[in-house]
Amino acid sequence: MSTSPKQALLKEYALVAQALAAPARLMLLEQLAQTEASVETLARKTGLTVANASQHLQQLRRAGLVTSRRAGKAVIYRLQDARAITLMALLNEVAEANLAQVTDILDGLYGGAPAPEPITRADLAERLAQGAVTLLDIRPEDEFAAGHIPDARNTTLADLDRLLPTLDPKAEIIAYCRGPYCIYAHQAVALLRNRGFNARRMDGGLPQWREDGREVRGGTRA
Amino acid sequence: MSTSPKQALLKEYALVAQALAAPARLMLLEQLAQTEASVETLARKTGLTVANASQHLQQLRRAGLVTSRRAGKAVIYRLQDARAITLMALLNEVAEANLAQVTDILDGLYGGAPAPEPITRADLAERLAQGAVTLLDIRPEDEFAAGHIPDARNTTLADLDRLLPTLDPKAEIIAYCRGPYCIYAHQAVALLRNRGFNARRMDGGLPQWREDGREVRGGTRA
DNA sequence: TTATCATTCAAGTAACCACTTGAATGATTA
DNA sequence: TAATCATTCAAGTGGTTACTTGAATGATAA
Repeated sequence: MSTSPKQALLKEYALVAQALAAPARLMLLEQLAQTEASVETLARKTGLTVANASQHLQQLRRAGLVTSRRAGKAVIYRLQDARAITLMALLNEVAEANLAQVTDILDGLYGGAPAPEPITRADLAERLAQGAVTLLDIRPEDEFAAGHIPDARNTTLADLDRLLPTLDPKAEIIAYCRGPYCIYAHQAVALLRNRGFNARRMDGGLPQWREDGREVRGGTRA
Repeated sequence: MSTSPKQALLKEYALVAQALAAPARLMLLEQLAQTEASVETLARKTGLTVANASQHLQQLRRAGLVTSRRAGKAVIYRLQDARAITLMALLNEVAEANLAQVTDILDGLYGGAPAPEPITRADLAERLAQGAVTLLDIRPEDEFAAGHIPDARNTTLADLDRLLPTLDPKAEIIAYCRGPYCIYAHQAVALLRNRGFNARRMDGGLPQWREDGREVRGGTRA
């Protein structure tokens, strides 16, 4: 060991950052922020091969961000440190604030118009208490089942069209999804606005809502 | 462009994380968190070659974390996004909480004894208001001059021995330095405790103190 | 205008990383 | 005990990254 303690420490801190420095691992973390899951499930949801997902998950474990346990024949991974959610949200903030490419891509989701300002979670909570808002959870059914904001209606993007006739055209519609990296809510809002609805996105996603300490319904999160 | 918007976004977020994923860049950010500086100054302080430092700084700029301006013949780099400081502190927290190697290294600084708990910045501020504490700033003189906590005395590790006779043996001594990656304060506390003083470290460093919105004396930070 | 000098660029090398493929592991369950 | 099967390991490949060296840039200052 010829390295100084300072260098050794920096290398460890860099290791944590490195865990967040690959799109594949960010996808995995985003999934794990919804709910714990087996390697196979995670691989299917992220589109990675099982072996590749396994390797990335091990890297996340080495960085202290996730843990795993065995359940039957499967190995279940889950977030080990809630700060991972905060870190991801911060990365998103920095990127949105400073990288022109990011705003370009986001605007692109709205057909070139600037992305509308999201509603803060605090404001949404207040509106919900008043019953003055329609809330849509734009995630796959299983993630909704694993936990969602009370009073949210679940729909996927593909099914959203079918839902439109049942929506009150006067009420404001708020959409949310997996978190700051997820574009489902953006796409849903774009579609709804095209159809003349008054729609906005919630800032962050379910993991951030949970992280705030707000009420979550359904699912289990031991 | 054959990539989906989702993938493109993830790549951008990963770019920000990647900026934090190399020890050399963490050193540069730590320096920049003290005060803006020229490429040459940063290279000297971090021990990198000028060309190498320049390349790393450009990478940090691409990630939106720093900006630069020209001043005379020199190019001055500075933090662009204060969230960089938060990100670094979070990386440190995650690493300390989850990586055994990190606690090992930190304990090593105290000769194997577990590292003493630091005092929170809020507690320190209270103590300072009561005048019930001696505060040491363990950083090079120029960084002290660029900004420090009011009532702090500046000393380097090498000069600390000479300072000992002037310290009140009954007062509690608090040491701080550049931030969570800096080991000067650890080393100072270890030395002081060895000499029988009642010494602790402040949690975080000057950048975190400043980030709290607390008073900083000296220097200029436009 | 010209000389100076901090910074940046460009090219090269060694080390590292992501992903694939196919085999090995090892706990479960029949 | 033996068969099953999700996960992990190991080896290989292409692409990327960190760092070095030496030259080019371009704004300043004489």
